[in-house]
Amino acid sequence: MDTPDRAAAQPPPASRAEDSPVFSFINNLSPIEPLKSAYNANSLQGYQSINITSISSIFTSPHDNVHKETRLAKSSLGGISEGEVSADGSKTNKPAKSSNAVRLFACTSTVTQETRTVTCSDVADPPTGPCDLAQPAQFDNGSPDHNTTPCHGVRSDLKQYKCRKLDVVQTVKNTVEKRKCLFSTEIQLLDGGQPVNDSDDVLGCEWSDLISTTSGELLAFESTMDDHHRGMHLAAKNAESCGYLLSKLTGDGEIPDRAHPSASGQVFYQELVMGEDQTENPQDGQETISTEEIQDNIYEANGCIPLDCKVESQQRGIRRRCLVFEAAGFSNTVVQKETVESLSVSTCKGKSHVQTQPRGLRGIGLHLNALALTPKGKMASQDPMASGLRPSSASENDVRGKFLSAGENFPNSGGELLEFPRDDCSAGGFPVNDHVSSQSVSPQKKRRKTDNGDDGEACKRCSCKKSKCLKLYCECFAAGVYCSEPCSCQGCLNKPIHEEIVLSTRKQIEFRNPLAFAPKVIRMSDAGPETGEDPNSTPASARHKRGCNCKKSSCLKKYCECYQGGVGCSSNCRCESCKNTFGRRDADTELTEEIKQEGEQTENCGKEKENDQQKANVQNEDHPLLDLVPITPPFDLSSSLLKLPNFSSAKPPRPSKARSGNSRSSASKATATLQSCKSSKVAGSAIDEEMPDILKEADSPNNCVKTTSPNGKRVSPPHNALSISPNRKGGRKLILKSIPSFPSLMGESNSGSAMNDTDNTFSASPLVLEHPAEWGLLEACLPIMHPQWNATNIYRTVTKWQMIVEERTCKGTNHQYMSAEGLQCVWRVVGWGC
DNA sequence: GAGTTTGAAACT
DNA sequence: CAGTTTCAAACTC
Repeated sequence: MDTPDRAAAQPPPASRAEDSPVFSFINNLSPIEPLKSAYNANSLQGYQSINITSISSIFTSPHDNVHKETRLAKSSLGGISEGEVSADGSKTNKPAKSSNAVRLFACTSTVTQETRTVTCSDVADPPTGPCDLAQPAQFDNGSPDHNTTPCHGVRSDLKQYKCRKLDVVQTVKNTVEKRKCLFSTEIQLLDGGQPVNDSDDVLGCEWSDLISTTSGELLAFESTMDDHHRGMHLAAKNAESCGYLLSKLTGDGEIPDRAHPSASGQVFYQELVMGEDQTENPQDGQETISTEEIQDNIYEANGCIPLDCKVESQQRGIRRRCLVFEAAGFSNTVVQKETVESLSVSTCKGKSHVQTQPRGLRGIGLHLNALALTPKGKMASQDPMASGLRPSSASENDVRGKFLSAGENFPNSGGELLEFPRDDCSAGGFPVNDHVSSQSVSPQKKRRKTDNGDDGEACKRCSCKKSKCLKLYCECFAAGVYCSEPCSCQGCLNKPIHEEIVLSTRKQIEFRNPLAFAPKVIRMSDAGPETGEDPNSTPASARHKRGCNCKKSSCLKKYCECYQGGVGCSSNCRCESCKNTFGRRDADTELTEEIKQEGEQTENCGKEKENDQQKANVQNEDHPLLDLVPITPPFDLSSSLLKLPNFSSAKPPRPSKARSGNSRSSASKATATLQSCKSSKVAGSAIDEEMPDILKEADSPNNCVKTTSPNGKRVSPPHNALSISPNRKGGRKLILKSIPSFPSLMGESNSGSAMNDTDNTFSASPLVLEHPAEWGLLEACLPIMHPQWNATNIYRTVTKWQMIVEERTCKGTNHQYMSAEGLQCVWRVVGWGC
């Protein structure tokens, strides 16, 4: 069962969490480092090279997915459910570690924060363990504190963070502890041992142990699967199973409110699965029906359904629709199952494990390019993270408002919360509609609904006629979802039946433009006060990543992507007569120019004036996403341990428009250094394109890239494996470090070959996160080790996971991002502090 | 609901 | 890579 790849059998560990490799890693983690990858930009083959998370595995045929899911369900989920069902609470029947592993996994990613105050000590009895029980219940209630974190624990309340690091830190600690608790609980379960933990013990729990155990379990679990699919399974488990498993784990008996026997849910689930197997087509009536039912239930039960439930259901819907999910092995079945059960439960009782699920999902935060976000109500305000404001629309207030409010506390919400607003439905997360409500409605009507905001849940679907829904013109395709009934498209190939075509096309598009499927707008957090932005305007950190090119709409209509996304225009925009109510570009122009000039002049990145920095900061915040370029190439586990050379960033290269060609050279190198030179806004805007150059630059640390004027129309694919950090801040050097492979977590020395850096203060050994769930740990640890850092968003693109880390500095908020393809993660500094 | 406008995406 | 065309959403009537 053990995976050779990973040292499942790692040494356990240190007695204290702080001693664990994770902590060590994090502690040493420097804001960045790229990995080099063997990724060959030129060919799609590069993708193919991905091991664990190889695309192939990710994008499996529907059949495969179904099969996998089925297997998963049977093996792990099914086992769990059975155990629960049969045992009324006694989990003694619980099978296999696999199931446990799954749970661990889920737990790992699912941990919530404040809401769970339960102590592990209570967990003596796994079956009835208080911890388990506690979670669901707490989640449900949506207590004010209900800051649940998404599964991954992604993130935390930015505001808190912003306002009070200490608080945040504590929160995080709590989270960590909770996680520990979960881990320990799980471990015990696995071992069959008595739960040892008490709250105190929890603290004493070693991360290493937890991690290793978890890993081991996971591995074991995985072993049952094809290696090829492990990664995705894990992901699937994490995301989809998280809630479900967790709930199961908690046990039916545990939650009195659960009128719905898990058994029924299970049955239902199984039925669904069966159906899925048969139909395979997500759009099939079965699914639709179930979805509808769910929705109906939700609405009907509306009164008694906790806020969270709604939100969750929405999210689930979103997930379901996401191709990535499906590709990733999240089959509709799974989702549906989850959804169904959750919903059913929720319907009956407001409280339930249901809530747990969503969190997990949230944490994973698949990103859909939501296109639907309407400015109404000023989306900017919608950014929970940033402003905490709610959408103005009434309908949305109902759902979204809650969602958002809840989201504020969700750490990871970053990703999803941020993105959800954009999509009314598909991306947005008001999934339900997808298959349901919209059926009878014409696309236009649907669209109208969305627009009106009356129907927050309205689904907006495409009406493509010539593109076959295989181009970015197609909103569905762009959002990473299959077209469905609500769509009025013609000749549509964006359907599960044509999965291969779809995936292939997506690959091509992504190859051409790595950010094609990335969120168009990211709202990191509000930087307002610090940056001095108008509080009413879009946070600088939330801007359209590429910028619009509006001429006649004055950026006041949805034609404008910025406006549509509820964000202000930035220097990246080339719009004319910008009147974007969320923030005008004109205001930035001057600053931008200055910065640009400075950036050009600056060769010495290390030196900076405060002014420059401030400017840079502003700029950085403006385009956080620009930095989100998938850089990391897929790695093999075996190859995952790259030795990272030191980076020093003597000179920060300025990003220039990238041309894809050169980047390859760097691919061979394991590490790269980035430096940041002052970047002009232009540079920032061009980041996407610049990436290749940057990557190129990466090879030569000392080179500063000169930024060219941004055209910014198209983004060149990163041919390099390396990620680069654009320099947004003048002066400071940016160093990219590859994150070490997980083995280090297992007890290997973190010596991190990589980091000998002179410049760096870091010397973290590479940390490889094999699964997003592990990111939860990272997320949890980050704030503790680096209180100034916050993981704000985790989402998955077609080919990789990305996590955005926010760093608070006295001067503002900087954003870093980590991307991972499979095993490798890269930190990248996207912003600078003072 | 049909037709127009718009700007991103795609193409050359 | 700049310019042009295509496309579908957004918008208007």
